[in-house]
Amino acid sequence: MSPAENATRPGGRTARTRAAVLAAVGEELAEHGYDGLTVDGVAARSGVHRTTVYRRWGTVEGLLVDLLTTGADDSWAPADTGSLEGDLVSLNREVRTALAAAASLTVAVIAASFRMQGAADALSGFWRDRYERSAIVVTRAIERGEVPAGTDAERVLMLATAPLYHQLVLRRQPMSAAVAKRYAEDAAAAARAGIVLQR
Amino acid sequence: MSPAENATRPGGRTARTRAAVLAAVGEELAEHGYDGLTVDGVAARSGVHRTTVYRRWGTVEGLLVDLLTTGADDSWAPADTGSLEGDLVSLNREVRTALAAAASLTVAVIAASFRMQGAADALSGFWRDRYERSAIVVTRAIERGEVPAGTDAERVLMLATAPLYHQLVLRRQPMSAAVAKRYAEDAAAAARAGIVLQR
DNA sequence: TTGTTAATGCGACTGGTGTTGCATTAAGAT
DNA sequence: ATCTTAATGCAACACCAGTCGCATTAACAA
Repeated sequence: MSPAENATRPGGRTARTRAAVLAAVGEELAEHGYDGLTVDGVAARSGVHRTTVYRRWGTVEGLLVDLLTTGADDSWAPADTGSLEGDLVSLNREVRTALAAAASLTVAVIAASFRMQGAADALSGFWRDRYERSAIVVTRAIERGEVPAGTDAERVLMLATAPLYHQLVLRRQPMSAAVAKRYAEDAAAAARAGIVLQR
Repeated sequence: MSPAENATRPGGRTARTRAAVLAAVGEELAEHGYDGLTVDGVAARSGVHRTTVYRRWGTVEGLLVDLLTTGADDSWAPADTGSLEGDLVSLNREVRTALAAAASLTVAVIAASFRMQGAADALSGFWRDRYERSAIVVTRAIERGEVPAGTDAERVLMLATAPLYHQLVLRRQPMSAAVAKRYAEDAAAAARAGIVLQR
């Protein structure tokens, strides 16, 4: 980022309060979970005044959105293991780790997205970016001749990852790493069998 | 149900109140969506006093849970079309219809489940029941020799339906009936190819 | 019909979230 | 060093959601 950013006065104090507040959000989230996350709690822990938090972030959801966009890793890319199956297994391992954590930031933002449009948009953008970047694992598999040309990347990724979201986030049931891996293997096998073709 | 139910005094007034309130919930939900659903709004529309609603249902989530469990169809069973693919396509059509509706009760309960344990439990139970009943479509396919013995019913159902939940509920992106159908076809094809075996 | 009491109606109250006007502090320019 | 003003601190306030005690209504039993 450029040192000027785009804020009107991004100097030391503003940056400090912002850092203190966002850090407090992470700590409160880990300690009390999403349900126990309140603006007052964050303000008290950060040492910043209630009013300041309300003025700059508005709501709990605003805090989460800021944390999500700030924490987004611009350099993220799916692992390149040399095979589609390996890549998908690696991807599912990452997704499972993010979702199965006791106080998952991802799950917290998902919960927030049902209440606040801003959180929904941030999450939607996050996923769009991730799935676009992930499409390369299918492209590489096509180039290697591992799967047929015309294999639908989006559908392959969906078959691999969607069960994790459904079971861990919506159904709230545990899923072992082995089962998560198996969904990745299923998606890879289906792609290799020429089942997941575009039309 | 037996006429006695299990309430202490289930007579005319109680039943009327309950019916009026639950009807109001449905109407408010259709009119204002989940975000605009408030206890006061429901009470005003139903003509029942605020306090009564609070006493009997506690919160908005309690109202939704009651509506969900009341509306649950005990006789539900997956369609028997004669083929695994047909059965899964039919299933996905049902799921998509339930999720894509403008003011979907299912989506409302999902949203509520992130706030209230009772809603989460009700939803969890609802899904467990549905997936257990749905497993028969794989059993039938095995009996017909359409798919190998040892095909994992749960995984087949997950591959077919999870993408719908992920895209429609979490990513909040539209999904055409054609795409929903394709995921059902993918799952059926993968099962036929012997990819989705238990281990 | 009469009596009992669960269920409901009613109003006042509490607690917590979010807002507003003004004073104070400190970042950045000169 | 001094000035300007954005950012923050502070206290008082408004506003809902949710609760509580008590009065009233009506379901069920006798």
